[in-house]
Amino acid sequence: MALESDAYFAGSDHDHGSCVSGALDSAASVCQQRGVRLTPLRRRVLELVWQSHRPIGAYAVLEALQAGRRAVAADGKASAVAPPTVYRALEFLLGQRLIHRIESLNAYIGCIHPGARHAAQFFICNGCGSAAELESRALLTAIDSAAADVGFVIERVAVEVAGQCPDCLRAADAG
Amino acid sequence: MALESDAYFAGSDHDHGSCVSGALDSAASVCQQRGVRLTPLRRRVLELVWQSHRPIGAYAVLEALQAGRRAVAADGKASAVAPPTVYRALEFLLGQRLIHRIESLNAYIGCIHPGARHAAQFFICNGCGSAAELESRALLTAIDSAAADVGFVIERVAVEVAGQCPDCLRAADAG
DNA sequence: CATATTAATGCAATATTATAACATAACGTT
DNA sequence: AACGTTATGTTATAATATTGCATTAATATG
Repeated sequence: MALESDAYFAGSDHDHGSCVSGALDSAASVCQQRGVRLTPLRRRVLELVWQSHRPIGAYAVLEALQAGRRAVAADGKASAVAPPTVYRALEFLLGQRLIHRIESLNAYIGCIHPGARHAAQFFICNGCGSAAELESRALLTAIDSAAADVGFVIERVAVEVAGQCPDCLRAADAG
Repeated sequence: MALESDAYFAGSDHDHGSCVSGALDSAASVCQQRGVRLTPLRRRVLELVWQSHRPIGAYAVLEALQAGRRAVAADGKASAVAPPTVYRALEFLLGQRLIHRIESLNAYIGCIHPGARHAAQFFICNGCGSAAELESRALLTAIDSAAADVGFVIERVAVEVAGQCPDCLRAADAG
């Protein structure tokens, strides 16, 4: 039960800074244990995805990366970051299950169970663009049982439920 | 129970011609009842989507449309079909719930419950590219209940389960 | 029937998302 | 240092999707 109510939306109160740094710490330890490299670039991309705290597109990550480099270079001459750089980092993070891809938005979001193999389940708000990951056991069971019925072997699950989050509903009522 | 086992894959036996023409007939009657126009173009696009009988991309539909026109014109001078033509037809068909969009493939497939408001649930085979729509009541219930828990109002549901279909599993065993 | 109105399609340009192919640099081992 | 491996840089291009406006077709109205 508790798990089912864990989903929270971007509007909800929480300490965002510690939430991001916590995610980065988890990621570091997951990568260490697996013997894969969370390079500065990959770490930075993961940080950007988490900072957004709502699904962020690859090209938005790209812009943020470039902004960062310009700031460091300060002479406006820093070489531009190209799409493959971002896509490769995202691919790595997806592979290590540190982020999810929201297919219906072509966008990415931090995973709340870093490194764990689990079905991606999201509520996506059409009002404010936020997305909340949930983990409904009943949902998984239903999918597993349907798959067993037809003899289908599951490799990846994407559940994307679009609608209105509580905050946007309240706002609509008030307005 | 019966419903849960209804999913079938492209490899399965069925009368494809009548399956397509049945879909077109249903679509015509749905549109008639709603007072919307299933124009020749829209009908043709729906037909192409159904004929493929697996998820088909917008540009594949485009090519098929163009091939058809060239055949009719026979002089190779028929004006090319442009992307918006296809996207608009697909949008119409989606709006009338005559097709589904598979987000994880950027592709479209005929809907087995034409016109009905229902959650899209698919098994998608990574082996052969076929997709089977299912309708698990348990799955819907789980999603509804999770939404109720957090106060989320559902507008659209996409469940996309990727893996290996029974046919491809058998083939892999045999090989 | 004529014409006003709306809906659908044609068409050109362009935006957005993603990948391929090859070059260079960083890292880890011996 | 020399080597193999992994990661990143760089250029070009592929694949998917939309905007804006012109034209045509269907429907409605006097």
